[in-house]
Amino acid sequence: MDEQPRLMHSHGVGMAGHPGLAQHMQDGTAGTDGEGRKQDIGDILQQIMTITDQSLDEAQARKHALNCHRMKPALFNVLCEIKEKTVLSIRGAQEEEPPDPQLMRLDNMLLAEGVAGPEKGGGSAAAAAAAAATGGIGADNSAEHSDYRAKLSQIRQIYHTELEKYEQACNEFTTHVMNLLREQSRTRPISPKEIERMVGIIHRKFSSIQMQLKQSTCEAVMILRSRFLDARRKRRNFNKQATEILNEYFYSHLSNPYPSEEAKEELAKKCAITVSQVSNWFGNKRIRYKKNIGKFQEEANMYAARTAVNATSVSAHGSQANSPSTPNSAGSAGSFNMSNSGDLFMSVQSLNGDSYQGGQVGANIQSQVDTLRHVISQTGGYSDSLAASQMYSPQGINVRPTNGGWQDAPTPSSVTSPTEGPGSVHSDTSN
DNA sequence: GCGCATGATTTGAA
DNA sequence: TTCAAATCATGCGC
Repeated sequence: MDEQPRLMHSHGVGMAGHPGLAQHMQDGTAGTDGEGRKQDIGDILQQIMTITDQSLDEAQARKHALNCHRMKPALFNVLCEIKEKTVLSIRGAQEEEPPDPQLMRLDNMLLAEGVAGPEKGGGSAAAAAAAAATGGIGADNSAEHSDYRAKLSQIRQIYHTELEKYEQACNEFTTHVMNLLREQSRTRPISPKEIERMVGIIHRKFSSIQMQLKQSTCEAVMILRSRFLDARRKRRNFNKQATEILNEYFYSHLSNPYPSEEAKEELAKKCAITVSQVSNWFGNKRIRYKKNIGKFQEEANMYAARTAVNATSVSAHGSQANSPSTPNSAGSAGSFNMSNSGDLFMSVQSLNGDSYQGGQVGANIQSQVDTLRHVISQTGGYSDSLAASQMYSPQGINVRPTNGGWQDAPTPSSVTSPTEGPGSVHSDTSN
């Protein structure tokens, strides 16, 4: 403690280095010698250094005495200048920190996911992107999209609420610290720049908390997204109507169950599924039918009978076997019913023992044979000999040589290729 | 829980 | 790109 006065000199913090102090001392100590001034400063410093050893009352009294000391303002200014210089030189380099790359990544991701940034359209773009990444977007996916959006919006809301809380807390804390420092700056040397630095430190601390918030938000989005994608991957059975529509098409085009793109689209629309789901369905159906025809025989007969009945009723109304209930097969339904009629008739009789129905179907089918022959001769799609000779053939003809595997399989109900009517959308012959 | 049905995915060929 | 074939994974009835 005895060195304090020497310290001031040795650091060159004398009156010459500090005009304020010099001025003050010149003004306030006119007529006193240098020794007296030194003694004053030494006393003050001594009191400051020992203030922590005193009781509260003593310290308060001492503090008051110090505050009222004639040398106090001068000493205060000197200490402020010293502190400012020291702290600036130490912290100067730290203040020009580059932006945290991790924080930037998090910000970018939150922006891309629609959590941060403008709310308009946020999330739907991400949902669409996620959907696009996994294939087509079907009608049944819209519910999942809205679900995804809802959950994303929830995350967004939580994120913004927490962010606001953090900002509010940060502001409150900053204000509090600033007030405290300003208050304390009356009794100890705290420069405005030091307060600024303190504010910066507080902001950095809160930024790190914000980064944690951003990180957990990102994680939540990633989990949601993975769940969303998993949910899309999840298998869900098609509804009964969709399956019936697909089966109807399949069995009415059994000789060549390869729907064209247009047919797939139409089927997809009718079944409220995606085109790729239609493709999947037909792929699975073909392979499974082929593998186990016996198992599917009954189903095949049922659908063929149904189609035949539909076509019959249509033909009874004077239509040219252009059933609207049969997907994508203007003309093909009628022709296919005809082509399958032999097997169909026998199967229905043998399986159900329903002679009335069977007979009815058989009779109707027979009537269609003539109608169809007429249609065939008019369209010229198939030769008479083909239509006549193979109409009841159990083996049928291979109309899809490029996919020869299909007709090679024992397809008891597939007899012939359906006749393409004008405006037909399926591509049996093109395949 | 088990077995079957079935939609989705992957792989390889054309 | 489309398809067949194999496989995976889930739904569903028992």
